[in-house]
Amino acid sequence: MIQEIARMSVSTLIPRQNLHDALTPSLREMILDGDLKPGDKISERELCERFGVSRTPLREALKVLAAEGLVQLLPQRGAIVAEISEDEIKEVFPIMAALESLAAELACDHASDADIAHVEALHAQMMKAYRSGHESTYLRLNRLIHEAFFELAGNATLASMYQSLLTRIHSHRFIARKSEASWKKAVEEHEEIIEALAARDKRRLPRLLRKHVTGTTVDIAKESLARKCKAG
Amino acid sequence: MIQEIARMSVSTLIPRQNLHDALTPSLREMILDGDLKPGDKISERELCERFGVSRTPLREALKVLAAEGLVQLLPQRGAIVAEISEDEIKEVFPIMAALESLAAELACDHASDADIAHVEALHAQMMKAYRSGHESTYLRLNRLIHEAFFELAGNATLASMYQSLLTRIHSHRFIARKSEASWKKAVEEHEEIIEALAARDKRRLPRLLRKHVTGTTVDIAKESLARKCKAG
DNA sequence: AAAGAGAATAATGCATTCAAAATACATTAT
DNA sequence: ATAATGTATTTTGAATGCATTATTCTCTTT
Repeated sequence: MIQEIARMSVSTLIPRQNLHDALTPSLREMILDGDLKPGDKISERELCERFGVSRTPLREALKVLAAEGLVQLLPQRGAIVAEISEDEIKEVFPIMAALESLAAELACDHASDADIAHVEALHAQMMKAYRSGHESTYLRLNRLIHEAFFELAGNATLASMYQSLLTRIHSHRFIARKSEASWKKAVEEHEEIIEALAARDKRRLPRLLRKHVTGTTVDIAKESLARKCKAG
Repeated sequence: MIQEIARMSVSTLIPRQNLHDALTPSLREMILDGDLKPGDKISERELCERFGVSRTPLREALKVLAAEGLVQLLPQRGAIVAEISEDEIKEVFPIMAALESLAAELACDHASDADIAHVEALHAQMMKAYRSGHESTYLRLNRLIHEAFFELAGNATLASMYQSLLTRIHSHRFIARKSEASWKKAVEEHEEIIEALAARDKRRLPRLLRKHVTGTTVDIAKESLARKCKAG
């Protein structure tokens, strides 16, 4: 009876969540925030104490994160935070470019005028941040704009695949410090992109986005390499 | 000590597998083979008895399959085989087209002459199957050719993403019966595709593949719709 | 002192157990 | 007879316990 009533309106549903479902996002955030670093051994005991749960739900959460590629399960040896190699990163970049390009194309058809105006507003804010040199604000808005294309595309599967890739390479994108030159280039490309979006130019926009994403990611790979050489 | 040695070479690693890791593929196959149909409730008890394991590893396997999108976990109510809606299918198709298009482009750079010859051989076999009307053989070779592009691309991440999408829509592709006209069209497109691959035409090949995949998938969506109307 | 063997300790994998919730069933009241 | 309530059974979620495997520590030997 109560269930019947509850079924009638979503708002009356008591939000019930399993322990492992609650655990998974918490653990994911710990990794994404850097509390746990790539290669770190994940001690079941320690985390159990920290979260105040038994090993069963924790292990289930670890299984889920392993499926996402965020942790690695070594048989009989426990779990470690997954390390992503340079090679894997290099594999991911062209895929992200292809997905964003597709998102842009779909967005041309699917986005409302209001949607486009919203992205233009974000872009304006981003330009302001660029001109005044607020890098962290710039990066945040830049990320929002890229994510906006996926929302505008109206394809939840596509958006979630992008998000999943972004998670996998979390430590390597939107964080890398750009050189002045590459930053300027990226900004100029953004100008063109917004223009093409406003015109709903289905031929030009995907091309621009693909080139843009490929360009920025290549820059990142270069700088990552440079850091490595300097360190070594 | 033994572990130290094992760490030195992958080949010396004793292939030890956890129960849940062994369970996951078995369960996946049960779903893919249709032993368990979309919407079916998955009885933990029944499966435990069938595999002769306790609930713990089984539930871990279910968690993994849920992350893959193959089963759905309903809180406090157990698991069911995930049902994929028409809408979700429609979302997946353009993504597959984009991924295959990218794979084709990468393949132009990465594939050796021998690789290309191998695909050509598969294509020749497929054409033979087409001309003699062996549909199941045709479909199998068709699938192999599509998968080959991903292998030739030399991008493991891309290949696994494609595989994962393929798994999700398993019941809706490479199975759908084609009409004579759409089959003929698909075959003609394949001819062009193999030609462009042989020429390593990086501009033409991706375009052809994208059009081909989009075309066949649209056909499938149409036929699926037709079936539904007929049934309803 | 360094290397290796062996024991002690800890951690993992799985089964079992316990508690809570859902479903099925029977009983009662209208 | 039907609907509603209360009870029993089943099922799920999580904790605990046990056996096996890995790791660490110590002690011996060279």
